[in-house]
Amino acid sequence: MTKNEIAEVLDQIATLLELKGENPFKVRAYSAGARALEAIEPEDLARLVDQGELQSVKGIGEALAEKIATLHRTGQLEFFDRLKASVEPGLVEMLEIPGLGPKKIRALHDRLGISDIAGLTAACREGRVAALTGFGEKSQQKLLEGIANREAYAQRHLWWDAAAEAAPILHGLRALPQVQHAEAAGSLRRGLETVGDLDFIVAAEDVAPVVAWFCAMPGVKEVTARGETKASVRFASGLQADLRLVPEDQFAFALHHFTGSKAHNVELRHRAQTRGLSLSEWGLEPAAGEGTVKEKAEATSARHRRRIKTEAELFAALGLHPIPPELREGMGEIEAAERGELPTLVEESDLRGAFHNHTTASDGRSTLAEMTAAAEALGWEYLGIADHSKSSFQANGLFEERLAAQVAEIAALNASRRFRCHVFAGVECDILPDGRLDYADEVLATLDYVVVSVHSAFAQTEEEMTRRIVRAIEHPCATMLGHISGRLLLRRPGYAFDHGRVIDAAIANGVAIELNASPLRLDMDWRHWRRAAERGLRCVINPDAHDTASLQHVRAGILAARKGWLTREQVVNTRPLRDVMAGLRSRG
DNA sequence: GCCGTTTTCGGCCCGACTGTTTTCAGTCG
Repeated sequence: MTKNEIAEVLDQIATLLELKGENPFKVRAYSAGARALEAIEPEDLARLVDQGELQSVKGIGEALAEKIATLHRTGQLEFFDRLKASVEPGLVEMLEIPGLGPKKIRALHDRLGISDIAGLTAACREGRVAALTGFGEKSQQKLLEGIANREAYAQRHLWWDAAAEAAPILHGLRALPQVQHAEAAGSLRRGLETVGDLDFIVAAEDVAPVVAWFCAMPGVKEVTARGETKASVRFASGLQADLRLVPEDQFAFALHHFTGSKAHNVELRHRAQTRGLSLSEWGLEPAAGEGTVKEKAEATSARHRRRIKTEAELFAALGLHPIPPELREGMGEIEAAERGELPTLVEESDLRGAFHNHTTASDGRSTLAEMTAAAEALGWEYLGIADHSKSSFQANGLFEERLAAQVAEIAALNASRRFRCHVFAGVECDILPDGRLDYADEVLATLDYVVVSVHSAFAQTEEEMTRRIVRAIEHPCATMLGHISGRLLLRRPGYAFDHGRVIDAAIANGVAIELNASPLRLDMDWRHWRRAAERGLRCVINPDAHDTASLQHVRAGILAARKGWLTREQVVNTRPLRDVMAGLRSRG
């Protein structure tokens, strides 16, 4: 096992011990051990294990050293397996309900025999939870709300997760000899932040083998429909996937139709109608007129079908420039396509770096060198490190001395020329509840840039929160605003604040706003970007990476930026290193 | 379970908020 896989096991052990009511300091020791493990260089792990020197790492003692060594060598740990078997899985799931922690879950389990969410729901409905000491009417109500939200949210999936499930399916479909074309459609293709189900459009001559393959994919839990033109399956994750089979000459129409959005399709059909045409998932045909010359209509239809092989040709037949899937939300894209005013959208290959990334110095899971190597492997010219500031205790935020040490470490790394990728020294500085920043000005002045973010006091009024963020933006050291709303997709809405006033302040002060590309955030929301950028707001697409793998989250950020009509010019981190170096200091 | 110019036992990172209490426990970031 790799060090981060082992760290994951240690974290799971901590969660399970917590649920069992173990000594909280023992629990913390496992979590701390996981963090300590992540902070070492991967090549050092093998050496430390082989030479029996794991205990030289602070936070790893005799017991953890043995477990880590076992996991590293065998990938197995009997202690972990036994522990896992001894805790009902429903209890772990209950941790996802807001307001429920290990203590309360234990109380519910020990005193009411509740071992999963279904049992909890029943107990709440019967009023048994409110009767428990430590709980009350209000808690009971909140639990029911939390469960209901969870169920409502569970019907959708993060784009990132859906994309990960879709990729091998699409790959598999395309590899089938019967398949002429295959494409994923729906909100996944439009790059929406959450996805309801997966849609695959396939053109094939011989459909039976395709359907058979689709229904027999690994991970399929249930086949809910199986026919000649359509099949539906459900995976263990709850995600549903639909397969639609069409003849090759209908492929472009079906792909467009099932990509949507509904609003876009309605508008486009309307446009077709005004031109005497009828657009559907089957084709583009002359509108059914007064029963005149049916043959002529059919001939025209056949001609259209022959001619239209791609979506671009479909748009052209309606007098439009091609509209990228991300823009098809019925938000003015058809008018823009008519006038030839669609933007040239930013692309993943335009990115040359990113600024909001963490390391093991705070709550990241990869070291500075690992992160830099990963950025370089992505072809980036620069990587910004912005670990948490001191007020984020929970995230191991950096006090001034540790921040200074990190600045020095980054300077040394750059000077060593070990990587071509340049590292910028920044910080993700907490915006304190009154809008002050978490470090003194002279500390902030030692950095290349400062990301300012809200991590506390989410319950402030809209006015308080707006004033707080604006004050932070007006600070002369602020370079960019992190995850503007604090939302977590499918988990919790953002805090209340006035987007307009914050955007105005950012423009006025030359501060960029982040498009946090974490698939769980995608914040600021794409719906705000078009107008804000037109007014001069600059965007930074930041992965908020806590390990090397999540640097790739910029992919989700690029999609969100494209949905926000952003061009390369409007995104700061498409600029080359030289420009960025000059720009960071002068705010722009 | 880890750690030690508090050193082999007895501590172990903070502070706000909420809902439960009648002085605090649990959760969250």
